[in-house]
Amino acid sequence: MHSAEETEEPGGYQPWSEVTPDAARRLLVAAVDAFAERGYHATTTRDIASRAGMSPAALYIHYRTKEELLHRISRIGHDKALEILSTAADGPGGAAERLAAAVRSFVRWHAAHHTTARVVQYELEALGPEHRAEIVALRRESDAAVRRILAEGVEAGDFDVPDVPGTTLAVLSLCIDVARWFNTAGRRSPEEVGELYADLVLRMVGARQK
Amino acid sequence: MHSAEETEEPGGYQPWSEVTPDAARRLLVAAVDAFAERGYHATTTRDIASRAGMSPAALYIHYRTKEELLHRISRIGHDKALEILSTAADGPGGAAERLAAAVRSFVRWHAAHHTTARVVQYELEALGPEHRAEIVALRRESDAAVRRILAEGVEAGDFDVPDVPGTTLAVLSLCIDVARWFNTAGRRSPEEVGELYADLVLRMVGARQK
DNA sequence: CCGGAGGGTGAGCAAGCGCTTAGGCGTGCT
DNA sequence: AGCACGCCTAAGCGCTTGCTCACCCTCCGG
Repeated sequence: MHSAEETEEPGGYQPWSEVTPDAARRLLVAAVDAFAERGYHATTTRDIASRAGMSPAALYIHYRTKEELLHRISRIGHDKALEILSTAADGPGGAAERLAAAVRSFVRWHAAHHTTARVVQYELEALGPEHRAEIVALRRESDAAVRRILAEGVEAGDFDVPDVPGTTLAVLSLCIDVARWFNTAGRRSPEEVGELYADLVLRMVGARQK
Repeated sequence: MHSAEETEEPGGYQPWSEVTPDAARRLLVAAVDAFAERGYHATTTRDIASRAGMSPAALYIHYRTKEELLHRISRIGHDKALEILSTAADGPGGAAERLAAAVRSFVRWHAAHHTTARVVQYELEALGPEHRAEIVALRRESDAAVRRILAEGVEAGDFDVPDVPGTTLAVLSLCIDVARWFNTAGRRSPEEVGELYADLVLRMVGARQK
């Protein structure tokens, strides 16, 4: 089984561990929940603070603005997403295995942490110009990681992909959009969705059957 | 060539023609632009009115609330999307041809009208409960249309799809997400993206090569 | 020539927003 | 003991928000 969720996270595993002090982390987790539920603009600082069990003013001890809170969430989430993708891209095995591993773990993350992922992937436009630019650069790296696997697979003759940049876009788009629909529909586990999507993507790139 | 866009629409073709009177339509078009650019919650009624060249109060002559404006947009957009899908699903030809036609036209619409599509697909949660329920029902019909094509293709032996509901979800997700990234990236035409995606989807369902 | 209806405006209200300020309370170093 | 420091709160400021209200055009049938 894969555990109930009070806010989102299963049992022992603790993300956001890089955020200190404790009160700052509680505020950040509260903000993730609120942003995911209502969207950035519809969320008030009072709502975030009260979810964290604090007064509205407490937020400004740890963060300068509401936007900085979103930026911190977005930054940490994109770092994690990029780490997942490039770990798989630089892993062992042929292009097909690496692509399947990348999609599997990327999708699994988006499904298991769909609350976080929703904020990370769909609230970009609420960031200020400089913060947005920083995040967009990270996303280009994610794109490059996937494109590299596709290009290598094509060169090795493992894949049949007429349009590498376009297919890269489609693969990432497919994975990212999991955050939008997951758990609003059926009762698939993140692992099942990851498995399904890995298979679908291998078909998209025309991977040779082993 | 496919024409510059002042707000969004190419030359002669006029959507929103079902919206009358004229001032109501201008307000609605202004709202689509504003919602797509900044999101529903970040858009003010003053912004919508001034884009339509009117005073803030004019909005309330034609719509009771800001939410009603979003609902009208969402309703018209979903009607159109469903019409596109079910026309293709009920069209002539085998499952593969109908699936390709559905994806091609559905994606083309999302790309060409990505401004509208963005609002229609990504601002659902800003709707009130009853309005949201109405829209969700329409989306289930879209899902059913695609699922029907897949099921028929599998039965006829044209497709190889282990998980029909899951693959249906993935296909729709892939198409819808076009509205998010289109035109923020490269200079592909809606037709090119539609063609690419139709091919990718045929691969996803393991369609027999003709 | 009039009167009323539909479409529009300027001013503004009550509420809620992001954020600040002045101050309090506990804890650990000197 | 004294006190600086980190963390937190109550109160509230200035502004913007969705929306309303009293009033004014312009057109058109009788």
